[in-house]
Amino acid sequence: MQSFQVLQSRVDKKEPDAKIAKTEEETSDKEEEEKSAKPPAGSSKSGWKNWKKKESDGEESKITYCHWLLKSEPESRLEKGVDVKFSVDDLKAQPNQTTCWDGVRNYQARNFLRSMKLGQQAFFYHSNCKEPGIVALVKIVKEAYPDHTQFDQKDPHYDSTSRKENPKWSMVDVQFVRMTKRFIPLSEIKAHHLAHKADGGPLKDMMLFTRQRLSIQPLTQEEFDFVLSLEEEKPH
DNA sequence: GCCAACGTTGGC
DNA sequence: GCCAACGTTGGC
Repeated sequence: MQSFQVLQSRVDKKEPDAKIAKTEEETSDKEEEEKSAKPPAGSSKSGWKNWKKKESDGEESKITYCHWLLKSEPESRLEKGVDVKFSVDDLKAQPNQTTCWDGVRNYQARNFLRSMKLGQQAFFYHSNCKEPGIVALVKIVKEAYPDHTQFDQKDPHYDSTSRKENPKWSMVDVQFVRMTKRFIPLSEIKAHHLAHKADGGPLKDMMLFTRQRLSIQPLTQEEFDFVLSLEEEKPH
């Protein structure tokens, strides 16, 4: 693990989340399950509520997602002196085309990471770059375990408040599956999202737009299928 | 490089 | 617990 470490601190894989974060943090120890399954009662402002709401109304807290979107920055950018670039080509160059998805420092994103199951598929998304969009499919090959970079002082995502006995941050391992048949640009997905907001189509609530800054996002089956179907179409 | 969106922090 | 100031994400 250590070995590909530096290479892979992709930028995107980290972001601290807001309210939720705080609430969860405070809840601290045995909340593991709960965090991923449901928001704490008091977490009013940020994502959880909305997230849950739109998914279903009855048992929203039980929703289980099967597909994901993972953001990664394909262009060089220094963070605390470390280049956080990690493109799909970098992924393909890893041993077994597999990497650990370290550096996530946002509670909501972390909770999604923790709910990922072996074999589930995710879109590999290039963010903060010239052409943002989906470039590949990857799959989860190891479920959540402690992110060692939180204990590494030299890592840009070092967290001095996390203890080894009770690590705050988790990561999963993901493996390259295939490139999408064509690059699916954000602009195109967004155009569908806007159209679907008007006509009730499958992308109307897509988190890429409703939770803009979240680096690890779940997709409903309908969202995943629709986006994947775009690879068969002519680019606009 | 700009800046909108939105998360984080800290004073009170 | 509110909110102003600040920091970060990430599209454009």
